[in-house]
Amino acid sequence: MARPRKEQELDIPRRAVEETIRLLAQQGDFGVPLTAVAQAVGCTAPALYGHFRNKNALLRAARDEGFGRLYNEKFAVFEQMRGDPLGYLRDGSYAYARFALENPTLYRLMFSPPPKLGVSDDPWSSEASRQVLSLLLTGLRSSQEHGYLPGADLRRYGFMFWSTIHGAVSLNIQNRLLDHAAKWDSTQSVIDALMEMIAATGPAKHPITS
Amino acid sequence: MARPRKEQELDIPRRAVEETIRLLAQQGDFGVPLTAVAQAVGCTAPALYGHFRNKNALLRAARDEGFGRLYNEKFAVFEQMRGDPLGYLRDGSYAYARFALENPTLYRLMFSPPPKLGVSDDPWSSEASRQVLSLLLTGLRSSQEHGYLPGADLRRYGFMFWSTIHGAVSLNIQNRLLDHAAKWDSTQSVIDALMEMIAATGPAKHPITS
DNA sequence: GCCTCAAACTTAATATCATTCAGTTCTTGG
DNA sequence: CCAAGAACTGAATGATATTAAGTTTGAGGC
Repeated sequence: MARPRKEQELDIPRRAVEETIRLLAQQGDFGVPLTAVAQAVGCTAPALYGHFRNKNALLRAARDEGFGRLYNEKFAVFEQMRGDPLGYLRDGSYAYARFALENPTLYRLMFSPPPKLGVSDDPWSSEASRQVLSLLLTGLRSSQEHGYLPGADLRRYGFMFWSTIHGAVSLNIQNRLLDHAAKWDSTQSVIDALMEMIAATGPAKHPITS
Repeated sequence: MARPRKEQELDIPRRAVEETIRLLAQQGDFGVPLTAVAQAVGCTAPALYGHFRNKNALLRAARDEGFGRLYNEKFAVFEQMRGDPLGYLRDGSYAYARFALENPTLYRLMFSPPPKLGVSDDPWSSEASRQVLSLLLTGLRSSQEHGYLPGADLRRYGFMFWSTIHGAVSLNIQNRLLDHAAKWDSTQSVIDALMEMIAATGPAKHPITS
């Protein structure tokens, strides 16, 4: 047997990415053998080379798919929250954190990839993550229009905001001593604290210092 | 030739860790071949197995050494800054960020290690990083005694503080489009913003909102 | 000083992958 | 029905981690 019949066509590119993400999660490590991916897809390892230059290209594709999924989740929240910028910042951050905590290995692939992959990864200019960031910036800009963060440099605040959440999520993912719920609580508490700080800059309701 | 003469003893454990860290930096990747480490040390790959159970154990040792070096740098700042808690928090953070940006691959090994390594990595309870964190907490506690962060839960603030800096450093390390100076500026600006926020909670000098 | 043994290595040997090569079988345009 | 290329497969290659087996050296007992 060599070339498959038309009935049994597999759409290898899509399935390979899908199975790679699944195996990444299952093994908790980037070192997923190509053979394993191929077997999960239902072909042999060399067949993958017809669709991806090499293993790094497959991992890059999985990474891009990860950014796509993250964007979709954040975008869904964004649409639900029109008119409530602070609500969007909060729930969008929750969605981000949930994605990261539920897909820890994929998240690591997205944000701490081995340089070998050859991704450039400027959060401000890269193809994949640009859209995710732009949602955050839109939320911040909208918040500013509602009177929060008066006069703040949004680019700067955006980076800091993202840094805090990314940092919290990364440290929690890393911490094997915590179970899923504890990681979530810890991350959520960071997001809540961040939101309180932003809320405090707005149309005076709460004082910032206790 | 089999066992080396006494004159040419090598202290393989120490040198292996040292060379591993050097090769990690040089290759920018965890995938340093054991053969390369062995060659740099001046022995053969199997010889390393007399001192480390396997490659992961060697990487763990390099990681621990990394935490040791980071602690030393932060501790030096700590001693210079006795009596100036906010100054320590600022310069200690600078030292942390400088370490991370100057040793990006080692930093990634410390904070985003492949789960294969078998490290547990609770920043709050792990052997290696505990001391680094305790310096931060001491700085925060001391700041509180000087009137800053009144009534704040330090454990909580400590985690948030660390998350922000770790996040900023991680994102900047990742960003290949920035040169070293730009990464440093970006990180420093996050640290400065953080310090301003803490300063604003103290013996009223600056208002927090602009 | 000599002998034995464990220590500390070395050189082969093995296993696991990624990647490349050389076919083999469908499909499709003529 | 035929030719050519597409899409795979199975075997071959090469890099590494790890284990096995063999060799030399240093130290303690005599």
